[in-house]
Amino acid sequence: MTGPPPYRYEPDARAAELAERFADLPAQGESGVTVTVAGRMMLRRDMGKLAFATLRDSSGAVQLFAGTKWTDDFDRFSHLSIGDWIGATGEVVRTKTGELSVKVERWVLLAEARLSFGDKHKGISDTDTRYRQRYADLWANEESRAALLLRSRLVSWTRRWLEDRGFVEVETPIFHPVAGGATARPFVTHHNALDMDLYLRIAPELYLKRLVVGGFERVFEIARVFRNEGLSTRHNPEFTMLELYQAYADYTDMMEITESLVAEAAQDLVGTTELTYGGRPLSLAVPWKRATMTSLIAEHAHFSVDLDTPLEELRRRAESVGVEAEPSWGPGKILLEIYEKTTEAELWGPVFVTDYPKEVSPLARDHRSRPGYVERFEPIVAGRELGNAFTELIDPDEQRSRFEAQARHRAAGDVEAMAVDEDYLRALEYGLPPTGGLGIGMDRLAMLLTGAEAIRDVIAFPTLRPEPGQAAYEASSSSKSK
RNA sequence: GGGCCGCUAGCUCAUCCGGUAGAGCAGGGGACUUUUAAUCCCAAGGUGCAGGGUUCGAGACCCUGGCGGCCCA
Repeated sequence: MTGPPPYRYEPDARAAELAERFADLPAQGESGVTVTVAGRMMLRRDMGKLAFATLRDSSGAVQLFAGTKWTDDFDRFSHLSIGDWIGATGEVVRTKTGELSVKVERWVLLAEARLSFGDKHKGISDTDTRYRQRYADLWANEESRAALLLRSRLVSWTRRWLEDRGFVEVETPIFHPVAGGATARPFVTHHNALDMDLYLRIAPELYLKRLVVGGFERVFEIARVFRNEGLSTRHNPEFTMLELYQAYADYTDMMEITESLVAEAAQDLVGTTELTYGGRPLSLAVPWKRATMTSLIAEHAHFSVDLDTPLEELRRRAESVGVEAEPSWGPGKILLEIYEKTTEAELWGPVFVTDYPKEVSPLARDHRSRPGYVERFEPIVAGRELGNAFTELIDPDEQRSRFEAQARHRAAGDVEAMAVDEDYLRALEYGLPPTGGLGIGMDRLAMLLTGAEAIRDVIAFPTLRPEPGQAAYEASSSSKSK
């Protein structure tokens, strides 16, 4: 080092722009144009009195071409480490072998890479290291960069798409005094001044519907939600849900929104609705198949059950497919478990699984023609639920009795059951118009579009157990006070 | 929670039947005026996840624990 790095630097070109702008420059051509580029040096080929380096910035890569005759401080340039950030100024040329290059006249070290970015061509492949040291993974592995970039584009694309359709983006609380809107275990935290426990939201649903009561006829939130459950290829305890609500709409409108949003996102972001996922073709083209849960069970489990099936037979059927029905389960819960066990994972192409039992759907409105069922669907893609939607339950009395049924499950030990949310009931008393609501798992959608098989691949910093030696909260706060 | 697999140099991996640890890349030194994972030469680099056991001798075999992956619940 000949001194500290500069406080600011002003590159005037990026790698991808150069490639485009000088596409016609012939081999050994000199453009006469001087540019300044900056980025990380990813490879170096050292030839004695010449040196070539691959400089990568956020747009792509360009070669740097240095030589004793024209490059300042050549000896130090030819000893840069892989991973060092540098800025370089020089003429844009194309070498004898046809590589577009910046012929370095002046250059500056912007930051030193003291740690290695891994094997030059194999990168870092240890999954644990990749997730823990994402900053290194992103440089070492192209797919990591591509996946996070596509996720970013998906989120902003979704925002635009919804705004173009009259939806208003809102932000609702993350701290909930009552965790509701989904069946899941919440994380608990504590507010000292109020001396009360608060829950990190498991869904924004109940607040978004309050906003519909308040007159926001079309709202959405791209909401980070938190569920206190295990980690898996498909689950991260914090993840991102798109939820939207549309007044005067029902669940069939939500199906149309779902299929067109997903198909258009694929078309615009990947360039096609015909994807490959896990080695299997997957067509997201509209329209998507629609089928009731009970008809799908009949198709995949090879027996017919529904809510009229005698409870004893339902239990026998459940047992025959390996579901251990608990005594507290009613027919609706047993039906759902049979569906999840025998059918869900078998559904590949997109399909709207419709008409869920009321017992397991405390926020959805009674089906207009099938007693015991509600107007609800889950879009299933590649054997996984991509979302959840219903014609919203708007009747405050019915909602109260649904909540009370949930509270009974809770009292019986179901830690995922909902609690009674009195303020939400009060909001319904003011009148929620007929409304369709939809939730889509943005992480799962990003997985489909990127082909990622692990949710961690589309989350920049997935939840991990802390490394040994990384100070825990208490340890670090006590060491600060020393 | 259960089953299987893995943990060896900064990274990617070897080490066959138990005999005292190797290579490529990175990093260091050197050669080289058109390279593309440049090439070539030299030197350095290890608490073999941790602890216990078996053995004359353990990275390897056995047990316990930790961490990770995959599958299942």
